[in-house]
Amino acid sequence: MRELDETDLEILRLLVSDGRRPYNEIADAVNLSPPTVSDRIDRLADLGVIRRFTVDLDRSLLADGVSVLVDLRAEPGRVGDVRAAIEEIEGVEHVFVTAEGRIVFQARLQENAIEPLLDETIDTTAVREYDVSLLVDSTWYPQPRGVEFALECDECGNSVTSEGESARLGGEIYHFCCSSCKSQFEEQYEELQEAV
Amino acid sequence: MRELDETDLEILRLLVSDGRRPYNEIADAVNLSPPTVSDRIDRLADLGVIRRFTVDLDRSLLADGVSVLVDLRAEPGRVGDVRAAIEEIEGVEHVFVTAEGRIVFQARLQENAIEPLLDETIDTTAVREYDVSLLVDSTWYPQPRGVEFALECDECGNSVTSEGESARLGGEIYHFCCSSCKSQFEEQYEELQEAV
DNA sequence: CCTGAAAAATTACGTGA
DNA sequence: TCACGTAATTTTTCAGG
Repeated sequence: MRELDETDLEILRLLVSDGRRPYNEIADAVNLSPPTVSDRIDRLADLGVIRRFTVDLDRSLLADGVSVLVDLRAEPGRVGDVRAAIEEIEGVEHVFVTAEGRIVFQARLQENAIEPLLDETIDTTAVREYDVSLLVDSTWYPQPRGVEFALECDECGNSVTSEGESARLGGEIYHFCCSSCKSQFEEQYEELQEAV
Repeated sequence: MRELDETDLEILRLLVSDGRRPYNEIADAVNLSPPTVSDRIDRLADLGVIRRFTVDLDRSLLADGVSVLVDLRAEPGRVGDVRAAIEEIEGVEHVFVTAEGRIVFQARLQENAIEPLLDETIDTTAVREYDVSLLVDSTWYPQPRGVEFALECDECGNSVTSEGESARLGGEIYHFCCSSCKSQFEEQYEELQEAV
């Protein structure tokens, strides 16, 4: 494995602006061959930097309920629970969790059913207060602009360099600075699984 | 032109979950031939329902500053100005505008430069109050779930049916219920352009 | 990471419902 | 207008170095 370089970021930018851009076009832009571009994209996907290829839809053209922004403050220690409950709600598109335990999410819901739905889905004892606002517009600007790449070893916390390794355990991708951290992590993971 | 049907929505769902899914696979799923799927996707793009093919990135892996959620309340009548200023800020990823003129946006910024940047970029007389929160997590759930299709004529406001027409003016796509609305709109658009 | 060949996917186009 | 089949073209993947 290697750290990401400027070429990877350029590939990401090109894919963000057009996720179906042919590899030979990308290859020309970054002075690589198409197979190499393919390899890099695979690696970016393995690393988890690319979560998925997708389409950006104009949902206002799909009469899909109204778009609302919900702002709520979870009780200390209950943020995870509330967040999980929110994820279960059909129509939720974006969820933001702040460092202070505030959760803001955007969803497309049936207008008359918003409050009952929230009351029903979310444990009210875990939420201090909440506020629902009707949205008139929402836009997404997906251009990545940063340059650096920062990965921390999931075992020891050191930064992951070119000697690092990755592993996929239970659907999640983990990164390690070295093979011993990786094997130690995998061992602990297995023990944990057996205990469950 | 035709209204969207359930097949189109199924195609959209498949593309959302994988934007590079081969058309023959989609074709199998919806019982059409690959060329027909291609035609439908082109039409969805022309209509503006598909804004773009793109990739969903895990930005936390790109050391790209910290992610913040900014919540601000614009002075009445200044929402458009403030919103336009926000769009100019590098690192802004999501912008939400509520019916009451509140603007919430998520951005990835350099930690020490947030307040000065905002003060500098946004006309402070147009903003009543604002609040910046550090984000620990943000997730996007792009599944479209609605069924209906709702388009309003950009000239008269009536709903657009199968007899409708579209036009692309200055990079924007407009929809019309009939050809007379379309030509009237185009006429006005040209006059406006000449005046500028 | 490259080249060159094979495989696969996409698009173009003519035809029919 | 919408969909399809076939063929041509483009894109992606695979081997080997």
